[in-house]
Amino acid sequence: MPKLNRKFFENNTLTVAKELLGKTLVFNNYQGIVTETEAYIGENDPACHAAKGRTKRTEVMYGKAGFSYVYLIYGMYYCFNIVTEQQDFPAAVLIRGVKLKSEQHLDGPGKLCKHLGITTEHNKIDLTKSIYFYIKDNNKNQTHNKSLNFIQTPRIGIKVGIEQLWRFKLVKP
DNA sequence: GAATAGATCCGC
DNA sequence: CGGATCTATTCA
Repeated sequence: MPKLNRKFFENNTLTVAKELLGKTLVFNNYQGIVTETEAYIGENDPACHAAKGRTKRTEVMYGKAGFSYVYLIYGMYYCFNIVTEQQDFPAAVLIRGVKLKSEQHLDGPGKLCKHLGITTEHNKIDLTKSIYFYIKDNNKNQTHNKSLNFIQTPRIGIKVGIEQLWRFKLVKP
């Protein structure tokens, strides 16, 4: 069950978002299967935080792939993303849903972060180096998503860029 | 400085 | 459908 490396995240963001489905997120003592993701890609994506260019907040997305991007939304919820693509290209995958070992399903980015305890303290962490915060391959799903069923829909909670089907969600076979 | 919109969630 | 609650960004 190898930890996902930089190369995995340096890929095309849509590919990474799809392939993250079924992978295992490790955060401290928690382990959970990723069930839902969304892609935010580049300055031409109006829903991406980097659409307005490089700022203090978005500079993580311009950095190396495999780093965490955590921010506070609506004054009360954190959202956890993983930076993708090459250096200087701003893109990330939002983790929207995780199923824990306890069969508990954390459905929604805010809920997920609240339950696991992810905050801006965990912003800009290298997930390929951290020993407590990373993604690993599942034994069962070594060969991509061949056996995994997922649907594509518009992204949730945004007013622009809704024409793109950049949300990926696992469904029961 | 002040105003406002925002990748959410919960309860009514 | 509105309120909670705070910050990054925009506007004056």
